[in-house]
Amino acid sequence: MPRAPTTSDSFNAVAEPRRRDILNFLAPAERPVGDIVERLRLPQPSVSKHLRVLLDVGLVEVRREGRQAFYRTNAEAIKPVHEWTSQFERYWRRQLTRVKERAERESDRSSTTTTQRRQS
Amino acid sequence: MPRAPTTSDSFNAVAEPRRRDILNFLAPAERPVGDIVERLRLPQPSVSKHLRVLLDVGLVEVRREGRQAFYRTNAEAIKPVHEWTSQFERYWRRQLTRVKERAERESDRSSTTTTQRRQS
DNA sequence: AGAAAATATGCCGATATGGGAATATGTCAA
DNA sequence: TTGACATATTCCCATATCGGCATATTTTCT
Repeated sequence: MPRAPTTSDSFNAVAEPRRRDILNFLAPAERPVGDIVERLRLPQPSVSKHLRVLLDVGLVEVRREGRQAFYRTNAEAIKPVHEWTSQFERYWRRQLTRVKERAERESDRSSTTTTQRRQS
Repeated sequence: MPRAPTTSDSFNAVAEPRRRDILNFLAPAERPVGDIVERLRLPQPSVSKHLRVLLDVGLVEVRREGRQAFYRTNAEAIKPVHEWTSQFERYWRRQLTRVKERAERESDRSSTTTTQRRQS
């Protein structure tokens, strides 16, 4: 079996850096496709394809008006990813304090050693 | 060009659900491969392959002891994903309050209507 | 009607994937 | 040394990917 389709969930859709760029750009306000093309300097078909993927997983929504399509990011769809990563917050916090403590212990020890050296 | 390799960054590595399961399992404490196999009910080669990917992107670390390999998740490597998603927190918060406000306005209106109906 | 503008879709090729099964590698113990 | 145990690697296959390019679709304007 190949890798899961990019349209299977937010995790897969968001793995592509260009798609993250698009979501960032569309977060503050809706934009027509042309604006994305101009801003990200990507070929228009490429942008349309990425938007299709994002649309399929619900990461963006469209509002069509005349010949333009205004896309906006649906932040809600990013929540699952955020929540999954949040589980690990406590762990990297703990790891950081451990590292910090160790560093402090070591600097204590080395200053003690230095002191001892100075003393001897 | 095909999709970026799963080993290119945490975003890609974490797109695979089994790998997320492994990271969850290994977060509280290090475990030998056999424990993962038993817990997740996956074929051993499959687990080893997933661990290889996770190792390549720094999402896990190993400690070898005899014929066993103890893996633990390196929560730090999940931080980039967490931070990227955090940017959107304000947006889904805003969207939620908007939805809430609209719901309140609508329930106000309907209760008023009801009241009016009762009155008339 | 016909052309231009904005966006979407189709086809191609190169490539990496994850699963399955078999096998390799490394380590301990009798 | 030989065998059992724990883990890693290899090979094969079916499939979805992204990029590039060409083209289709829809809408608006003259």
